[in-house]
Amino acid sequence: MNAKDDAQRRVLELLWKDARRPARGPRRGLTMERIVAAAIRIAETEGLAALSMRRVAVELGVGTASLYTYLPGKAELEALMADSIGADDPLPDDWPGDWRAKLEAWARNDHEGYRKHPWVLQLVATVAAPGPNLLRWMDSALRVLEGTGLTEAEKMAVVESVDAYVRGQARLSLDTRELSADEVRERDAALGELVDFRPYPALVATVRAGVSPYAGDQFEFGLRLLLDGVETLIASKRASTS
Amino acid sequence: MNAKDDAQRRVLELLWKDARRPARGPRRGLTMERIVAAAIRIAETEGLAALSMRRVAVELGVGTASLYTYLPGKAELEALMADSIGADDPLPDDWPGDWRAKLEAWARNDHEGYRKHPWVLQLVATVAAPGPNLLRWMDSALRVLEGTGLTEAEKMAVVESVDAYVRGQARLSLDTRELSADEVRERDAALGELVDFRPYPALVATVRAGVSPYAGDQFEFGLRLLLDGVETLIASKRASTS
DNA sequence: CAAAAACTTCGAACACTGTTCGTACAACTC
DNA sequence: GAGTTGTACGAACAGTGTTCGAAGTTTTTG
Repeated sequence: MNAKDDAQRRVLELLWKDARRPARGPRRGLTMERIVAAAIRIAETEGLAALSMRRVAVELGVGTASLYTYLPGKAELEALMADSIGADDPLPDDWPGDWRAKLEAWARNDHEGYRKHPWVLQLVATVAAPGPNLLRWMDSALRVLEGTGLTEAEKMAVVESVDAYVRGQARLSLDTRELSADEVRERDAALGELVDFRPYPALVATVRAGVSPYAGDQFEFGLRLLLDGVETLIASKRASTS
Repeated sequence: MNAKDDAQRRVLELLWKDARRPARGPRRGLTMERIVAAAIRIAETEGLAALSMRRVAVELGVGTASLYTYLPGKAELEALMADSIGADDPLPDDWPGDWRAKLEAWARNDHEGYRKHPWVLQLVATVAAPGPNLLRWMDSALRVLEGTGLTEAEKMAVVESVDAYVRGQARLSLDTRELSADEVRERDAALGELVDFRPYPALVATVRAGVSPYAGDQFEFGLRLLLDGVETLIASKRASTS
């Protein structure tokens, strides 16, 4: 599949090479940065569904077709958007404290980031074509675990597991968060009318105890569980080598 | 927002009420089940991007507009698709063994399910409007943790955390899994040409050790960490009450 | 038994989408 | 100044979800 290879390569070049101005031809009116910034602004304020090439062009005051002289297509724009978020956030290893404090801090920070910028979770691909920010982040995240006695493979596994957990929680709570409190009430009222709950006694017992499913307030709890697991692993490693 | 409330209600009615044939009018040529099955078949074989109302109509041999007499729109179709997957899978509490064996089994089963049916992860909403299958699943998952001494809130938190982790891992590995081995090689070759890796020493060290980032092979590792955390919690609960 | 009511079907159209093509224009090199 | 190379972008194409209205089908009513 040569076409796909080429597309792959083009994205990477866009992510890593900064465009040098060619010898001939008129001056370019736009920059990559401005295009990506405009696209993010739209996704942020109007949602990812409202992001279209035409809309971006309007935002920048240019014709739609002009964008295609900067970018091969919308997929590439999204790849650039994905890499550019979190560029201003502190890196994992820059947080204070020991490895656990750092892991906790960046997990919380990322989780908060995904809640504030939910469109990132809706992008189709976010790690397929790694950009500068992803590599910087990954490098820093691995450094957090230096000196813990974990092997390289274990470090990577820990980083990816926490990352997966953070994204997963953010994704789950996104569904519910898009509904207002009133809408949740309305939904539950409708459910009460439509559904016979007798087949779900365990669920009813939990809800009766005041717990609502997928409310998006379970992040800290699961994070502690996961980090407890990491701590156990590190402790056992230390015990066996000393 | 009355419109959104109405939409919400309509989805729930579609999920829970089975359509009764109205008094007058010609017999209906299709059923909800057939429509949803056709849509899933398309998503499965051609990907979610290929799923269009027109494509579904062709698959069923009807006119496109006819679908709208069964469904208000595509969003509702996707909600029905989301709820219908996993209908044939074993329920969490039906797996053999103790709570840990059961948690492990359904986590693995779901993870495998998401890898086989990646389109589920790309649907915009999957838990906002709960259908029969989601509630059955949730009820069974909560039952797994009965007799562990956990509070209702803790049970829900454990279930959601594991669910979040499973989905997060599946989502991360999806990006990489869409690339073939050749494409990954091609990508890494392109990266090697384009990127100066000196700013990322920790990452380089890990990759040199034979570990590749986001390869999608870290699921078991993180699951163990998470369940170790749950086990610690349950043990501490038991110790304090006895 | 015919007429009316209620419902289903679906071709055509509308407003959108991403993307391509061809033309008009601008800035540099020779 | 001529030629080359690249930019800008209006217009068009094929696709999308959805709506409308006319035509057809079944059941109930008068």
